[in-house]
Amino acid sequence: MKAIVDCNSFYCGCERLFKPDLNHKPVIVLSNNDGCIISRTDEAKRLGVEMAGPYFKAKPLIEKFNIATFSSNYHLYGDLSWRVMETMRMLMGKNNVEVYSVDEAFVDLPEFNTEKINIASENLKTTIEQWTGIRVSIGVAPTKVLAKVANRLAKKNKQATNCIVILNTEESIADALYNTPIGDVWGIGRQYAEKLKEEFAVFTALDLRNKTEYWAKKNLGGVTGVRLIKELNGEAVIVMKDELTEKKMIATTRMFGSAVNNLKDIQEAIATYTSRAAEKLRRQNSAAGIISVFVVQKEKKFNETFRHGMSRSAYTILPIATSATNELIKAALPLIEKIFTNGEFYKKAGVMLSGIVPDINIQGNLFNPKDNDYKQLMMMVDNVNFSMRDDVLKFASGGTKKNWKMRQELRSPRYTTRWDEIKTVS
DNA sequence: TCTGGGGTCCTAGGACCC
DNA sequence: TCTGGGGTCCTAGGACCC
Repeated sequence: MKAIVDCNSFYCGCERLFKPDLNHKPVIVLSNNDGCIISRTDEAKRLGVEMAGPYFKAKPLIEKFNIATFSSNYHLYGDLSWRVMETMRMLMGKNNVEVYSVDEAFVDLPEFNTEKINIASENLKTTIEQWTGIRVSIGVAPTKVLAKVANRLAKKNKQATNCIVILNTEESIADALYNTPIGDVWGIGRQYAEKLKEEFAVFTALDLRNKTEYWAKKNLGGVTGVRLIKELNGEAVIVMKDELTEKKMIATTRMFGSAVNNLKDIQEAIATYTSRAAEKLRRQNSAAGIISVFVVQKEKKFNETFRHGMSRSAYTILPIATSATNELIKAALPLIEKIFTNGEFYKKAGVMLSGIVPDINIQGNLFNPKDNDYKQLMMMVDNVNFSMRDDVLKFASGGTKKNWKMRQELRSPRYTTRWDEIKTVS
């Protein structure tokens, strides 16, 4: 059996942890740059706050009902996420937990009987809540897709289910599928949902389950669709992934706080993003063979309508795959000059690393002391920055003024990762 | 007269996820 | 004034090979 453990309104839950007066009150968390709403509590949902809706549009509602609003605080969420995952690994065994996202993990459960599954799920839920203060919902079923279905129902009916739904009989599965609209199935996005309803009269997960694999191959994205049908029918084909699989692409991209029109600011931003991307690269002991950068122009008003900002990109194939921040920055900066146009305003930029290979020189190269030096330097930079949970050491090309930095006006303190922001009780 | 069959690798782009 | 960031997987089609 597979379980999916999902934190309830995770980012909001993290904020509430340090502001218990917000319990049972509506709370929302905004995306980077305070652009849109990426987490909301049930109370906020009931007031009509749209998920992923733009902040400025929801502002009247937020003010009217005095909804507590936070900019995202990834230091805090990252740390609490780690605690939740670590708790699961301790209880269920390291190799049975697959972290799927910052607030979700799949857990491989042995073939227990119903009673044992119940006990295990209960125990998992209460322990996570006791140890970390974060509330979770758990869905259990024979496959990942069905576990997702169960989890959705658990979250929808928190009171009745106590946030745990177990689907392990034919009837319970069929019933759950019948109560799941097609657009809420894991793997069915907006496009497919439309198509399924209009062309094939498929309205629920149950309707979809009754389709053939041949049909899915033709109409639902080929092998992806076939997998989905199998999973809905209880055949586990989406396997648990090894925790250690490396990323094949690493990106760091950001909107600017306000539009930027000078080359130097963009280069500073790109240098900073490159540092961040290089850290991610080193964390998985990889090196990148290709670096690409892109910029997006600010949209322009054009006869009363807004025209989408143009996007331009450029890439370089590096002579040798590397994970050294300085080498990557050196490759990235000229690319920006290539795509930058004087006089234009830009709202976003980013760096992408690909052609990712294992960094075979990770131990340092005995015969090339220069290479060794940089590795030790990078390791030191990473260690210092990680232990301080902040960029204490950085490259000068990243700049110090940061005219382009994103807006984060409502961020809470980094309670758990910074001594000077720790919560005080008086 | 008349132009196979099988394969690889790469890129762009679409669809999805949280 | 004003809509995030970071990924994954898959397919189609072109270039190229024997």
